[in-house]
Amino acid sequence: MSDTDRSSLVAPAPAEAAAYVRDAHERRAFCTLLGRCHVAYDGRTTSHAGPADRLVALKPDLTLLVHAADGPKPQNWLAADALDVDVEDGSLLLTATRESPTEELRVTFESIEQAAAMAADETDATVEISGTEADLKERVLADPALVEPGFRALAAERDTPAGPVDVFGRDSSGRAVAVELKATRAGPDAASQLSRYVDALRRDLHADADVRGILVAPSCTPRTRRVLARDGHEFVSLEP
Amino acid sequence: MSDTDRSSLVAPAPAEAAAYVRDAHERRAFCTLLGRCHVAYDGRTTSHAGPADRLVALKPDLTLLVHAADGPKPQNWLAADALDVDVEDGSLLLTATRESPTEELRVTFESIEQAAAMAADETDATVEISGTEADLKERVLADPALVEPGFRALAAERDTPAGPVDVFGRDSSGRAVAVELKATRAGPDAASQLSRYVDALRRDLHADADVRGILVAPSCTPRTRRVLARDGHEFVSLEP
DNA sequence: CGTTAAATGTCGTCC
DNA sequence: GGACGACGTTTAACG
Repeated sequence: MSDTDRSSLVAPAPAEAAAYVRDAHERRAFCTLLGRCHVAYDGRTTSHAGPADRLVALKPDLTLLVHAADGPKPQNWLAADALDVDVEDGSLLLTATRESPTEELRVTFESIEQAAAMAADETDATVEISGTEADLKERVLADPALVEPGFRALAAERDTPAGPVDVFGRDSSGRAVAVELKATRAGPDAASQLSRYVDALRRDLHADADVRGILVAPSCTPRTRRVLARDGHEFVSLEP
Repeated sequence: MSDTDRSSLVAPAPAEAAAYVRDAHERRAFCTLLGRCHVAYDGRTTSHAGPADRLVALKPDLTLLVHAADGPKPQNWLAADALDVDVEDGSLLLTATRESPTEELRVTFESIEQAAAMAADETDATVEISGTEADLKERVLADPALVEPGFRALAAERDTPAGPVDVFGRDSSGRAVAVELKATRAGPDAASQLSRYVDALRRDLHADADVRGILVAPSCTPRTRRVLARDGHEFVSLEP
């Protein structure tokens, strides 16, 4: 890596910044720009944001992110498959594009305070996560009595015409049970999902088969309770 | 702003970087760090990611973002309400914390290639977006015949015990109609939502009132079609 | 502060 | 490549 590569730029001229970003792009490096810019997006929706100080980040995979001062979400972003770096009317202009869906993100800088870049290594640093719905499923399969005494888990991801049921089993009296799992507080969608699965199982297992539905989650909202009650299903509180 | 404030750092020592980040934090500036680090999160779940080259960004509102080389989403993030900047065992350590919910994000740098910062102005640069569900609603209210000839829109966001119906109206023969809008391709949840509203309206308007349900979206998935058919509802294709 | 529904959601997985 | 459901979803609107 040359000395130039290792340097960042302070208050660069647009042409200098353009060369820097192009170089970063070619090296598949991270690149950050801090400065005043305005932003236009056109694709799934259309948006425009006026001039303000922002953080613009270009990632090795051509993801372009535009962050304003507030909030964890970027104001605009694009997982692009092409990037143009130009100087227009004396301003640095980044144009990121993507096909399928057709999208375009344009960032125009009025001024640039800082530019930095770093070539990324090839290390695959996957994130290990625990405490998810998959963990809750493992818990239930390992100890089905957590759902209710006498419950036997017979299958995970059991297929139905309405989609896979998280856990399928039978209660102590032999009745079929569909279990829908949520790792976080459950909303009405979870209850609707459970109803679809139970209906499908009733048809699948044979006419008027007796199928119970149980929603398992740390908690659920009141409206979810009402949907469950309306459809004759139950709720069991369980942490992942 | 002093000369030091305007400078970025190239390959700084941990203590130097720590002072730089603390200063940025105090000035409520954007700050970016490019370097090799590992990351640990504990809160809603627990996660850990081993050493790799990453982009770490600190925003004026104390949002901490950790980006790996791929993908538009940060690998880890935290909308923090406190940040500690320390040097431990010769490494820069950022510890962002939040209460309610209790969360912690720790970033430990093995090496730092670049650090940059920029104080943010106070400009409130809101993003103007069009092509959303709100736009689709305006379209339907302005020209209800887009839903079907003779349709009259009587209310937007009409309240029901199951929540507000996007558009409520009557068809050419006077039958009540609930319209559920989606700006993008609709999935099964949209059909379930519609069913809940129609059921609530039937009870609300009087026993066995005749209420039609129409899902309006650019398109919908096959399973969504089946849910609509099962519940006797309809689909109308319309762009926002 | 809790609940609810939208989102340029994004991401993995399976077909 | 589409469909489907999870996600540390985040965010805005409303009571």
